[in-house]
Amino acid sequence: MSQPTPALYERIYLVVRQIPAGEVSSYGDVASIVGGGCDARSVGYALGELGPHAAEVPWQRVVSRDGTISTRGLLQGQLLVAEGVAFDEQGRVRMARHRWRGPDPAWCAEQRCTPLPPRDDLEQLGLF
DNA sequence: CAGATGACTCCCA
DNA sequence: CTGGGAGCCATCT
Repeated sequence: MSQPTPALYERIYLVVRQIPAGEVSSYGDVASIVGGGCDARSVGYALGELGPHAAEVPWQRVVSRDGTISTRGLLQGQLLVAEGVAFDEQGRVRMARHRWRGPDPAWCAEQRCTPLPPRDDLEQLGLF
């Protein structure tokens, strides 16, 4: 089954677009969902290539695995706060509370992507 | 094909 | 917390 792979980046944007407001995901998680040899770095690069498409893709909901924001402009944090995302004293997103669990299973089957790899360690952390 | 670049992640000191 | 290094991948010259 060879898929045309729409530049792959398009696929990344598609997944990011599924992240609901008030929740966040990490580059690695998005990469795993997209699959097809996608990597956490690729996701970051793809988002960097957004440019004019930034208005259609909630790129601000994608942060590093620790909940830290890599972008220089703190606009990302502002947008997340406006969506109701909570930050801790260190300016990191509370992943244990806002981490996106992945897209809908039906949507996933349609896009031929991975539901989401096993990663409950963050959920078990007593960050509450 | 090789080299350079880039919003990542993990490991060690 | 800070610093450095390695591994991974897509895209452009």
